[in-house]
Amino acid sequence: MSALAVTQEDVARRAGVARKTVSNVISDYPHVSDRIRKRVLAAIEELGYQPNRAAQNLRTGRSGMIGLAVPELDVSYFAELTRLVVQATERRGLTVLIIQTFGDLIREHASLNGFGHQRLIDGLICSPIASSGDDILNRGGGFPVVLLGEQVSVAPDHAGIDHVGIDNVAAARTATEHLLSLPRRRVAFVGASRSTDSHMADLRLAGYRQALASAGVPLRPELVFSVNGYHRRDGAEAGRRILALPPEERPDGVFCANDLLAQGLMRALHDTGYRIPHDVAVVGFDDIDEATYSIPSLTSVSPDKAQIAETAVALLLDRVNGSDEADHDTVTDFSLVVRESTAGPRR
Amino acid sequence: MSALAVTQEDVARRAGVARKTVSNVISDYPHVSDRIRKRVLAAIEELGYQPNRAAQNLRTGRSGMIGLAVPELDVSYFAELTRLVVQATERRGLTVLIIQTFGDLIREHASLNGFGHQRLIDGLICSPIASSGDDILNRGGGFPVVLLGEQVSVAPDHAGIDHVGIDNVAAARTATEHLLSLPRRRVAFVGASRSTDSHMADLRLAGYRQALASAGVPLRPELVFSVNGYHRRDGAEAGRRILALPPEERPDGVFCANDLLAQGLMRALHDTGYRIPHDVAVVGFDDIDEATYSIPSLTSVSPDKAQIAETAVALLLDRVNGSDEADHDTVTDFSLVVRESTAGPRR
DNA sequence: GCCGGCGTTTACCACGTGGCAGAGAAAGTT
DNA sequence: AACTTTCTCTGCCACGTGGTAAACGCCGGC
Repeated sequence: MSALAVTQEDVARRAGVARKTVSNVISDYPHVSDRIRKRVLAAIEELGYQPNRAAQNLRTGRSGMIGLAVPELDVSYFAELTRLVVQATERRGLTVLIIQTFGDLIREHASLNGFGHQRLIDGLICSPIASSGDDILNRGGGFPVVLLGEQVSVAPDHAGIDHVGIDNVAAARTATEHLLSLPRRRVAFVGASRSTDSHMADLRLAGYRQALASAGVPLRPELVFSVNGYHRRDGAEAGRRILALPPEERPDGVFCANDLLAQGLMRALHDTGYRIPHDVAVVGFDDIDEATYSIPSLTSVSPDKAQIAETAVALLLDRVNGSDEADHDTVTDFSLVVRESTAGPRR
Repeated sequence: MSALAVTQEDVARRAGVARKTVSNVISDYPHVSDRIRKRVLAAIEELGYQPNRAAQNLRTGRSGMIGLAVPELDVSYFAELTRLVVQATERRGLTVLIIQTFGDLIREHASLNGFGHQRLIDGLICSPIASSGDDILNRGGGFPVVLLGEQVSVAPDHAGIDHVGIDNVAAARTATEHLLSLPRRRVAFVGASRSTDSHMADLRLAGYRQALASAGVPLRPELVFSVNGYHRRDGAEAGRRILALPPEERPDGVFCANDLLAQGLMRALHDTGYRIPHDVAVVGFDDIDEATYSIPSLTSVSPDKAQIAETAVALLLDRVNGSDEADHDTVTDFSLVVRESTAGPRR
């Protein structure tokens, strides 16, 4: 390790110049003669010099890293999004520090505060679950934040926060309307939040309600299923609750708040011999890779993840660089991808 | 941001002591009076002081971060493993920098070299794909490395590299033997490496061969399918190649090198009306969460991921702290989880 | 009452870098 | 030829921290 601790000082000695001249060459200071520049660059090459990021960070106050706080990486949607954010960030020469919050308020708070003001990151892209709008505004990090996903209701006069995401209400309405158009009449919603603080779930439930209302279908509270979480097991559990209903009260269509719930639900229904889509049509949300390959393949709302990632990174870096101080609330595109789980009429 | 740049200096002023005394309190220097310690801790609390990691890093040469280099986060196995590694590391008070290599040699090399000797990380847990043993040994980072997954053949006299993983050959043999015991006789292997440099694929193929040999079943080269990658789409493509065979030559059992291949394969076979396991029994590898919930659920080799993560972190930190200099090659446990995809005899 | 020893607190330095401005040389101007 | 301007290069400083060792004060012992 010591063998490779090449500093600007070493380079300077090798090139026969002052240490500061090496620094000047590196930072593209304009007034450096070509002769010296070449000599320094040659020495850098020969010694394999690489800047010490800790020193740069200490001197400049910038870490060259941005944080990405997501609930869980083993939820495919976040894994796919993370990949895209990392790629977008690396294209711009920065590093991403990935933080898993596990939906835990304390961890979210810690990341919003930049890990206790340790200035590990220059900015944060955050997919909040537990944090309220107030938590986010009262953050102490002092760095720019871009929120992903559901719109958190923040007062407009609080600067420093951008938002990127799709219109969850419209997307959920589209999904539900699709089920109604098959046609299905007993359309359930799986994924209301049992802990009552998931804004995402509220928005998707609102879209579901709007679609029912527009179609003149009465909302049946017994067809709105709450969940403890948004994993396959929670979907399976909801499926078992559906099966506990008297047969004539069971839904013939289900809109799930995300794809994992839908997968678990389909699995539970399948166990009892239910056929999808013949007995129950299912729509998911997120369009993870698995939705294409599952049996049956899953109709799903597909947010434009690449657009989300690209926009979030661009907005954040604009702020980090101070080139844009305005607050942005960017609504990204989505589409409904129709697959086997809603193909065909009720048998 | 400037509002929260609380330094030891600020704390010292507040507590009416020297800056160094604050440092001593923080680093638990024994000879500090209780009176002063309390005063300093109170000041730290009041001002919300948090150490500046850049400065610590610069001074100590330690970043407090370890790297975790995985091919892709949106491959569930790595996402699940990443989660466990992060949790094991955080329990020990360190931070994980997650690096996606995308199986790219250059990126792997960069991470092995600590991002150009920038000393961003104190150690690395690496799941290599493209790198050969030589690449790993010739790394310039100068920090400890723990390799995950397949055993890379490194000369034993090269210190500084630990290895953690299951016995891939034995695991593959177990999986194949299970298929043979159903009984199935035309057992295929899907996942030989087309690029010929995946050591993991070689090992799993070797286990497959051993099982066939032990059972006295001749190896049929036309039943060994190569893939370009290890995603669902590659499994689906292999499935289409299987279906291109004359019906009597098609396998009645398939061992896939990982679960994603198996999912893609099952999907492709399902498209043509094949029943799993009645027509073809399928075994995967990794036991990702999805294997439990897919239709049919997937029999899979289940490496003890928690054990892998825990062991890897423990070994790495032992080296980082200099408390253990010996080379370790830890073989972790695995089991075969039997599910629907191999339940029952050929119809 | 002076001294040695121990417990406690402090001063100084270095880690490697970028901002700032000065020093020296070359070129242009009067 | 002397002066100003421009271009190159350099030295000094600070970022916030931890290691080293010195300074300080208190106590007990002779």
